[in-house]
Amino acid sequence: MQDSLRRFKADIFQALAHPTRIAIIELLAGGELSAGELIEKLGMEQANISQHLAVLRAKQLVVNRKAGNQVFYAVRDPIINKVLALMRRYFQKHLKEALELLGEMDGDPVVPRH
Amino acid sequence: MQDSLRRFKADIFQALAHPTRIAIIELLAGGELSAGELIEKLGMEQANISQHLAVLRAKQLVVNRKAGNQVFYAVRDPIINKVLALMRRYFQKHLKEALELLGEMDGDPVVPRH
DNA sequence: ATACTATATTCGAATGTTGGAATATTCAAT
DNA sequence: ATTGAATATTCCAACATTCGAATATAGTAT
Repeated sequence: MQDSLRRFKADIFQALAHPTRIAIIELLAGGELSAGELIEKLGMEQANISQHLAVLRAKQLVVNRKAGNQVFYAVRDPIINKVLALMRRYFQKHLKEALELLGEMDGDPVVPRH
Repeated sequence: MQDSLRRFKADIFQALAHPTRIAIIELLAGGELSAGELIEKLGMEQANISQHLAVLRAKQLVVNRKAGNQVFYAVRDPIINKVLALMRRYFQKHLKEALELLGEMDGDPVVPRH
């Protein structure tokens, strides 16, 4: 149980572990949006967004509602928004290190080393 | 900026997206532990834990302190513990669905479909 | 029935992650 | 200097994730 709880949490984090999916969740924090609206606001390929939505659906982070032609998505539980809000605080707190970290990840340091 | 913030968050979630790394963070919530103690408590391969610690270090989720022979690890910022605590609440709230979800992921549904 | 719009799925190549085995490093003790 | 204990790193095969391209499905309107 201890272990399957951890697998569960890991799966949720996995679902959140992509910038596009984070963007989707953050957009949905403002309320329900259709897939089309998400695609438009994100300015990315339709298929790509749809794939990311499928991941979020599979892990039940979002719920969806069909309305005629369209599918409206919403975050299933506001706890997830709280998690992202905490991450925002974390980021602000460690802004400097975070920037360096991002730079290094690109192999392109923000601040040259000594 | 908007986007690199999201990449940053995604990277943190990625670092958390493994049961073993979650277990490590949760063990460290009780305070500093040496790598050896972590290995013992987790009952896994030394190399494996060390690799997971390397991931957590790279994303700066943990800090480490050398003391002679040993290396002591600690969670860098309690915000991360709060994130995991929220996940615990989320899990409890959605326990039933979560179990089914875990089951399906194994290809082994908890409740057979009619 | 046909055509159109919105969304989802499948496929494949590129890329990333994982764990074990083997090896390397670092410090302490003799 | 050598040995031993604690930890880290490298290499590699298996597996998972990502994206775009193409295709499929579902609903609406004609």
